[in-house]
Amino acid sequence: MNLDQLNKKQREAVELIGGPILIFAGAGSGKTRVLTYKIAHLVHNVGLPPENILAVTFTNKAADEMKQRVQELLDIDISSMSVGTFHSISARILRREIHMIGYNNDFVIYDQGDSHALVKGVIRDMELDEKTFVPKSIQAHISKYKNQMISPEYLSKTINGYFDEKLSEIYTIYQNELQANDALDFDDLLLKPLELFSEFPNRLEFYQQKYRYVLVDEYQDTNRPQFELVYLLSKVHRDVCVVGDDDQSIYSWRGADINNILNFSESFGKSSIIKLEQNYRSTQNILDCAWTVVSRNTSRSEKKLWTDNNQGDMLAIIECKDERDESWKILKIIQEETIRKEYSLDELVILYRTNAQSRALEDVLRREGVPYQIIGGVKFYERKEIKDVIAYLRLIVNPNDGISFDRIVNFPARGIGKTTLEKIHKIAKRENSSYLHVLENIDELSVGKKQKKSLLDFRQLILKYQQEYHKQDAASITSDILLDIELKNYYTNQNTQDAAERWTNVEELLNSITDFQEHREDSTLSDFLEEVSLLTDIDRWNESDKAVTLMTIHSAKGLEFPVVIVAGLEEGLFPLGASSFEVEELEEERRLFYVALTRAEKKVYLSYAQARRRFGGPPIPSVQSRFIHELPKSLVNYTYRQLSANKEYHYPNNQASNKQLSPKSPYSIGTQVEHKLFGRGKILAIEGVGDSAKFTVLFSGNVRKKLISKYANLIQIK
DNA sequence: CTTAAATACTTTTTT
DNA sequence: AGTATTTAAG
Repeated sequence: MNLDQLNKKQREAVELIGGPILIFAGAGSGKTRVLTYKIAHLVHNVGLPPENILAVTFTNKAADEMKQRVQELLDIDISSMSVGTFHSISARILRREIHMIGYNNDFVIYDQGDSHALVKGVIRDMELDEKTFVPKSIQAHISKYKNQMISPEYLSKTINGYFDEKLSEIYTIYQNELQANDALDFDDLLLKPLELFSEFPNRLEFYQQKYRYVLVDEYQDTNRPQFELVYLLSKVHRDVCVVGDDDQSIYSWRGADINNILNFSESFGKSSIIKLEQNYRSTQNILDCAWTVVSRNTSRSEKKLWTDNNQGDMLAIIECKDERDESWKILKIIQEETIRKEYSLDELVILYRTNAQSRALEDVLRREGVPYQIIGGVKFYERKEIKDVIAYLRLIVNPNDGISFDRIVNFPARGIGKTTLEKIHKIAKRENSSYLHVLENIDELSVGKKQKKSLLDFRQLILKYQQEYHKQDAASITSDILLDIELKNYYTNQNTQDAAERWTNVEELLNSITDFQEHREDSTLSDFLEEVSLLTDIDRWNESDKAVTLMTIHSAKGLEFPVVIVAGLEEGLFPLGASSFEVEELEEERRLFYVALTRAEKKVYLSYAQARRRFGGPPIPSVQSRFIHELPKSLVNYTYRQLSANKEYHYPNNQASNKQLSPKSPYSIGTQVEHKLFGRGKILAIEGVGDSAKFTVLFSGNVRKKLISKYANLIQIK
């Protein structure tokens, strides 16, 4: 295999085998390349079978890409190799093994929302004051304990005062409920394998032998359970290679411990350390700026990236009046970079600290017809209508899933209200059975005649599919259910734009199920449900779409773009809130800024507003972020575009520029179209691009509809 | 029990 | 401003 494409250090990192290896890989130093070559080297030159390699990445998308790149380097099939996130690898292990520790192998995965609902239910059952025991905050506490591997039993021994006592009680019950529901939350996904390994050492041995070589990417962002997993799996053979950069550690709020990387040698014993410090991504200026800022941090291992790339442009600072003005100026930059200069839309990214910032930007981009893609915020699979349908599927696969039961027992409305539901809960608790099971002895339930019938029908419906779902494929089951519950009618009868959109989303879900089936042979309904729970927005991101990307800096980790625009560089927003007061938190914000800058290959724009609205209130004056002041003055252009804000506000709705920006689409704002159902209309707005683009169309009779390009089948009228 | 209207709450960041 | 949750009316 040809290793000529690597520099000396990279090559060393690839060829070094034996014993623990820590690779400090600075931003843009080619760590993905090193990892892929190392895996290929292990298979091709060392002769290690692919099924004996475990590679852990930060996102599913990164996993897919890595697997694909390795495959391109080799001529043998590597599909048996385990590549994935900690969560997906763990889920895969547990699907086979979790019955050993008292769960059903068909367990469901509860996302944040589900687990929130469960916590809330527990607090209600205990009749605690929801002002003192705020479900969200309790949930955060529990998650934190889990990340620190503090069990309910252990916590109950260390309590101190009323709040702690109740908190510990909630935690205990929450955990019991999860088990009763055959459900795991995200944290459990990491903890349960550890539990399994400690109770059944032979299972650990099995995986230690299976995963002969362990590689971990983004190691600086691993938490305690993740560390334990890596440690246990590689304890015997000690063939483990981790890659990371302490300067890019940005997940401590999720329990990630920067000491995992800083103390690697102490934990894993005698190990080799390699530093990759040549950057291939950014210009000298960007690198110098990034380094100047991050080197203010005290807790970091000293290193400095260098590059052969040229000096490049200075960083540009954009001063704006408020967030609206900011959006217009950013739009202006986008148009300059795409129309006059050499960049295409997909080479630009707008980064921000909080998802909420996307709204103002989105408004302007949509109005001006600039194709864009937003990553994050309300995710597709977290939409109400999607979760509702998925709850049906979940309950069919796992009848013990109480959260899903509660969600759909009265959706669409069947006449089952709060009181009826409470009765079911009570009996389930008394008999220690699932909600669905309670319906078997319906006579014990003192409910009205109408309720009784609905409940029996509901039970019958779920039962029917429980028997069916092994025989049929996921897509046809789903569409059958939709017919059975008459969901389409439910939405169309509402006759609102909102409901119509919800139905299109449901159709899109059906589509993605079909997609999933086609891509994965022999996949079951439960496989799909697992995929859905672990999928993130970034995994759905199509980077080749000709559109500007908008996302948080956290989501941008590991990505690169020729032009990066960072919005909202104001004290209190970035660095966010009170982070400015605690040294450790401020340092994490600074690392986040470092990550933002080092995403850029050629150009960086930094914008801030002099006033910003929060929660739709009045604009509140704000000041430039300290991070701007921390940049070296000589490398920054402060005077860039000091245009009067007023002029920028009245940006003409220029159709010529729309055309240029999205040459592929025959549709632009103002296009006359015809729809087979709604008749003639005119496009008012376009969101997104390609098949998934959404058109807002004004039809005759002042009827406004929001349609997805793929399904709308609009005909252009000349 | 259902629907509509009123009110409360949201903004860290995500697997 | 937008969404979720609670309350009041039917």
